[in-house]
Amino acid sequence: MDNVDRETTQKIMDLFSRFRRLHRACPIPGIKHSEMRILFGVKKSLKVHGCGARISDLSRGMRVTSPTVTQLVNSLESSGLVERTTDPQDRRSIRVILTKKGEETLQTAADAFFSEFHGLVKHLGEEKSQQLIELLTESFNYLRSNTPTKFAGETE
Amino acid sequence: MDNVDRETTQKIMDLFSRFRRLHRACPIPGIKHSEMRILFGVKKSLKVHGCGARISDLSRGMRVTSPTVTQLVNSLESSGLVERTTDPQDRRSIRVILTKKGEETLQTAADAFFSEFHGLVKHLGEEKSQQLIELLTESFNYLRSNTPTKFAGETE
DNA sequence: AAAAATTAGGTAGGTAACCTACCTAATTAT
DNA sequence: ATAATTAGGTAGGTTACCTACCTAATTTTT
Repeated sequence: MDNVDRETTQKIMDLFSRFRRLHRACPIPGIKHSEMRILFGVKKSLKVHGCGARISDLSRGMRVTSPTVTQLVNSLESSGLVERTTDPQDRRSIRVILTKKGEETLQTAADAFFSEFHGLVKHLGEEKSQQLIELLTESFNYLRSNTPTKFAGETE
Repeated sequence: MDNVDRETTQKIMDLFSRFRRLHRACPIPGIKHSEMRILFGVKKSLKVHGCGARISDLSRGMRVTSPTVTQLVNSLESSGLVERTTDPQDRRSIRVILTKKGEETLQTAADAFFSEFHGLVKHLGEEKSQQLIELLTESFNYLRSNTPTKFAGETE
């Protein structure tokens, strides 16, 4: 391993480590980032399948375990942002839907989120943004398949 | 905002979200990732300044608060990986140094860590690795300066 | 030199975002 | 009918942080 290699590796390690800790944003006061992800998931289900999301759907989509989803849905439910409805087809399942307040909150947060990242895309420009997408995807795939690193909820 | 833009932004958001959750590796059983970072910091201080690291040095270097460092150093101390020594120049300060066991543990973990990322660098190749470094750095700088997002321990 | 301010580190207790182990109710397969 | 599977929930734990507040040592100000 030559020195250029060593330095490059060191820099990549450093950047990954910093990016890992880049979050902790609260797009909207009173709502957590992980809850936002649930809201996004429910909305997507509503849009794509025309019905609420099951706990297991959200679990798969977010790559977290179902107890984690249960807790987040509980929290969103007590904030009045989502509702649990029963699935007439399968009484074991529940369908999580957005309340009116949930819809509104999601809209606001999505806009804020989006504009932040859209700012980045504009800043980098189309070409660099595409490059970044490709490089991150490639890195992600490599790390997923070639290291003993445990990935969050890697079950598929 | 056109559709290409929208799609690009969506992808970047997604990738960032996934990368944020890409960690949770325990390089060495019995030692946590955050503790490893302390070990790295102490080693660096020993190498660069020839003396142990102060709590405040580690806090600045890791971009976390000093109580966080205190706890991690406590944990490492009770595992026998580091030791607190008093600074004769300033009796308020302590100097954290590595024990023999700490040196060994660090070496093993550093190798494991390094080879994981070195694998990525080899996989991507020198050119793409450099590109990734540049793009991540640029993105990081942008996000740091242009969003209300709270960054971990951003105090400098 | 005495009082005030600052700095280094520590303690107590909290939070977000996860997890595992285990449980019940409903459905499906044998 | 019984067994297995699936959906969701409960209880309790972990990691990686944080804020508020405290004491002891050092500096600065008067």
